[in-house]
Amino acid sequence: MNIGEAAQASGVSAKMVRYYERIGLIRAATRTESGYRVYSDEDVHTLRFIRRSRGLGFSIEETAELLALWRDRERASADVKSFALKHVKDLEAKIESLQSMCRTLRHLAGSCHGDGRPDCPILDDIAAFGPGDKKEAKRTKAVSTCNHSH
Amino acid sequence: MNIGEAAQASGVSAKMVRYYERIGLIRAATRTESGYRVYSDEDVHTLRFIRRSRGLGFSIEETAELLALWRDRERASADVKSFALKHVKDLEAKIESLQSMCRTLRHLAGSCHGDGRPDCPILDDIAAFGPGDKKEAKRTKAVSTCNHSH
DNA sequence: ATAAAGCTTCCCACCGGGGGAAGGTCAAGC
DNA sequence: GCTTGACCTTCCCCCGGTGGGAAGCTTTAT
Repeated sequence: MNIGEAAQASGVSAKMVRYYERIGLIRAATRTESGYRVYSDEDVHTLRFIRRSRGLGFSIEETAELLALWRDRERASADVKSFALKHVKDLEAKIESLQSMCRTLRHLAGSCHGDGRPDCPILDDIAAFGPGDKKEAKRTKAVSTCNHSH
Repeated sequence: MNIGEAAQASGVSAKMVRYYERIGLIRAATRTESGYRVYSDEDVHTLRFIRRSRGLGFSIEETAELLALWRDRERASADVKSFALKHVKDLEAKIESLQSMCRTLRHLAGSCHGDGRPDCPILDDIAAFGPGDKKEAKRTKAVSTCNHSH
């Protein structure tokens, strides 16, 4: 099977298959005499594994670890489980971060008239000195330093 | 004010300030005779605006649009509001995508013993034939359907 | 005067890819 | 046979954002 077929069968683009080979995520494919890469069903299976892993949000490096676990018939399922749960925690952290942005924006949008007038609490807030700005003190200092002779 | 001070005052690294100038997000700073960039309080304010916008998940391009809206005293607040709400929708889509991954992984982890035995439904699922396989594409739809149906 | 800190530009790296050029190979149709 | 088009190869550049660092100049402090 050529790379195009393997790509279609696995759902991974040919470009990415070459990339995965180049970075060592998959082993170098055997070649025909003319240099074409040749793939087996097992290779396709691996590519599909990678695609699924990526689809679950695992990084390439994490995917490599998952692949190693997958190939290791001696691994303890506890290892896999803890690996998965660690990733769940990472995902939850990202989700919470995005939700925080979302909450803020929804709140701001809620307090914006949304009419033809230019008055806008959204921009006012973004432009405001936030209370979470640790640099506030230093800023004020820098400002006064800058305003006067420096 | 030099770039280092402006960076500290705005919370944007000096590196990023130069980058923002280079890509045209901020206008080129005036220079001293020796070539040092010089920033005013207004510049710092702009940098802080950018930092806040980025912190709310707006891309640099979106941030440029927000900056334009901010500077346009004639804009309608409705424009800002719809812009913000569009971004909220983008964020929600990302959140939903991550939550889908999370649900799947939690479900898989829940069905994994997590003991010393190698048997692991997590890896089994990732290795399963899913969508992307064209030949034998009628296997465990049950598992992924379970993820989907929540 | 000298050393340190800060500034400048320039290049490289990261992740996960996409686009495309230049050139070789294969299979089908005439 | 020969042409054509699809496919393959390597190679390089691009993206978003950010960090690191080298080489060299300027400013400041001692």
